[in-house]
Amino acid sequence: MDEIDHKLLRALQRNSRCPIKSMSQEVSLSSPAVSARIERLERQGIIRGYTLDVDPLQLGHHILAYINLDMTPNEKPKFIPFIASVPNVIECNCVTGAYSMLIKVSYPSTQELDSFIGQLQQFGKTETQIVFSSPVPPRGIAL
Amino acid sequence: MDEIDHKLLRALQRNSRCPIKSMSQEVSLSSPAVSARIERLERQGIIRGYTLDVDPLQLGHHILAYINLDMTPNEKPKFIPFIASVPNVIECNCVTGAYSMLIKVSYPSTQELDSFIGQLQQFGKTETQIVFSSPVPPRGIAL
DNA sequence: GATGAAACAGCCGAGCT
DNA sequence: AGCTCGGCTGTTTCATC
Repeated sequence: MDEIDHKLLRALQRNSRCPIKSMSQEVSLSSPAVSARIERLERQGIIRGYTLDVDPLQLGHHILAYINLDMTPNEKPKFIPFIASVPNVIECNCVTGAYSMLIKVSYPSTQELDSFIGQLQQFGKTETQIVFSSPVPPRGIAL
Repeated sequence: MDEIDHKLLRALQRNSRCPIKSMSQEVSLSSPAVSARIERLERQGIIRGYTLDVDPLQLGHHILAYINLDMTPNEKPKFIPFIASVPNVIECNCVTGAYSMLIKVSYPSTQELDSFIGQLQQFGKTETQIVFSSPVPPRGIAL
């Protein structure tokens, strides 16, 4: 992990479809050298995957929300498979504080969101925060 | 936006470096046809970009946290440029509920996180939730 | 949207430092 | 050992139907 690897990660973070050749001239190396570095980063698990940034609104997902869930620890074995199976769940984190879980979801409308929260309440108390706007839209970690 | 577009989006969401040719045989279309569809999705803004999924831990970012911030509306003009300029901020959302902002950050250690929260407190009261684990790791929206 | 040709990028070898 | 340079294969793109 030297400065060149960092540059390659930054380039791929900006545009993961970026051709190897254009990266190679950015870092003043040959294409095979860059190719080998990227394969190494993939093997090491530093690069976990190449993904897509889509506009949820244009796909009919108008509601983005965070749901806090307070749950007793022995509910967890039932909860985890359930939450992982819901496609609208974007993230689910165990967190410190008054609530045990913080869940990020996206739904077409508040109606579907409400129905999901109804299902969640069998596991514990919930508190929902609906997103109005995102001054800093989701982005990658600092490299 | 027909079923074929959805398949292409799903393929790119799994692996955005996926070659056009392999997608074209998945949807039983020619390469130029797939290429044209993807260009259209980019122009329409449905595809916002191609990005990278990296492992924060392997890059030394051990602490992931959500910070709730309670702020009076007239602080906002000062707050937005500040928050956007902090590279460790992964997301910043205006939300409903007791707190006005929900901020996601990643830091090497709790020390740097604490220092950031110190800066935040000039804008209002904060409440921090540190992430222990992610039963559902961040993923794209359902397509 | 499909086909065929041309340009281009990515991959694998050999030779070099 | 790792990098660079070569040729070869496969992919993307453009013009045409």
